[in-house]
Amino acid sequence: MPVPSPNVEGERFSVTVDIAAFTIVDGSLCVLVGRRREPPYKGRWALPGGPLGRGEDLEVAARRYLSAATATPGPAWLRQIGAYGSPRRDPRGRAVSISWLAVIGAQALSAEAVVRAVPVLEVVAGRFAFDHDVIIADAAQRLADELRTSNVATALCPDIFTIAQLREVYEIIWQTDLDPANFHRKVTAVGGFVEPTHLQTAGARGRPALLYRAGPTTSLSPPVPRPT
Amino acid sequence: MPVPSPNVEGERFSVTVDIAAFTIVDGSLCVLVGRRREPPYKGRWALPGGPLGRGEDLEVAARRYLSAATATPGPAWLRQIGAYGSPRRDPRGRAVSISWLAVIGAQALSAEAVVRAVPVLEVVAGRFAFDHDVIIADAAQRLADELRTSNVATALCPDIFTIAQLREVYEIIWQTDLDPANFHRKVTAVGGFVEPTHLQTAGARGRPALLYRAGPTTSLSPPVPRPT
DNA sequence: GCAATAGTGTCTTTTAGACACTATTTA
DNA sequence: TAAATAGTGTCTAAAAGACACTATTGC
Repeated sequence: MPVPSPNVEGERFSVTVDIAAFTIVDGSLCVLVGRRREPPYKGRWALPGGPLGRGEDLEVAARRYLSAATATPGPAWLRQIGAYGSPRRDPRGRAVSISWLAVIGAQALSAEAVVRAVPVLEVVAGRFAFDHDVIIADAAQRLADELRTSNVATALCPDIFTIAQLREVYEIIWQTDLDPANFHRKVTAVGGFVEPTHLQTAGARGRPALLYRAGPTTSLSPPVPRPT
Repeated sequence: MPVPSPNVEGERFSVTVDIAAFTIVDGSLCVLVGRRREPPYKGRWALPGGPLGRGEDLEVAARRYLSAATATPGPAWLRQIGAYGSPRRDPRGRAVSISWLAVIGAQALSAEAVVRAVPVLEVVAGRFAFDHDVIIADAAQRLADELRTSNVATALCPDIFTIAQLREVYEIIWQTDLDPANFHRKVTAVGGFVEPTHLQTAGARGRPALLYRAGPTTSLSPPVPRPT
């Protein structure tokens, strides 16, 4: 049933959501991208995303496109990073992208996923549709910032994980080594960040490690210190 | 000259920019608002803003509406805070607001300004058009965060100012007292944040204070510590 | 002189970081 | 046993904060 054009002043825009979704594969931070199947930018890499549905909320749309891209219904850590609306960003006409930073566990990428995970370090400007290279860079920067003060790192770990696994997430994203002893103390001292289970690892080389699960806290205080 | 509707998929949106512009008046943090002159929400308070011009960049539009509201061409500290696009936020139809945090010196509000500066502490939800009360709350929160790591506070001071004036900006926004001695050391130690002039205050009560001007640094390291 | 404000010195407390040391496993 | 990894203890360095103290003004 067609709806009459609403009576709002000003030019009309196409509005899409685009999601820079990160995951860790083989020790590398990767972003999910797919190939565009139609013009413009046909054949180029592009972020998952697309136009908002009728009456659809921004965040709901972002989750919908992300689920479609990964072919899994699972939840994801999601945060809006900004609106991109430069006048010439879409050759078809005026378009605004509401962009999101998302993070998913590596296991959340099913075999039916229509996107590939490409290492962020291999992302080069100019090979992407629209301004998606800029969005990826901004999102990666934001992700590194979020590690300090939010629980985003646990979203990149399995459901239960060791402190060493959590530390590896920080090390990969910050591209630096962290002291295992000090890191252990910091993260276990933040109330509600990680919760100990009564399980341990087994079969690995050294002393078995206690397994933890993500706690209820979304905002870390004090923050996890980032080396300079 | 009318332009044909561009060939982009999806529903068409009204896209506006809205600016939560803060200034300090009589020791209170205030936000600039005007009364709406037409429906919807006629007579309610609303943020400065409006539809993007043809081919106009988001930030350019934000600066244009801000200048129009304050009736001064002066520069302002500006940062995008996010996109608001809930399906029912505009009764006329689907609309997205790209919202900005702005900060201006109190002297930048000329007599011809079409907006009033209302203290943020007097802002109550439900008396504003659209979701502008939410935008104001988010912007105020963001402003408090920005004080730690950006040079935004100098934008709320006169061109030349004392460290005590700068401290008052922090105290007003953080709603807490800061130790004058420690604050002085912190801010003068951040390279490029404030630059000493060779001028001093005179005529006031105590010992004359050195006057400073804003330096070139936009990102403070180390950050100004915020008391818990 | 006194009260007020600017700015420096200095001590204490807290936090970050380096690294020794113990614990517990596999090979 | 040695090598590896988990986790604790402890010392050092840096940062934050409290507050004494000096400097310079108006009254």
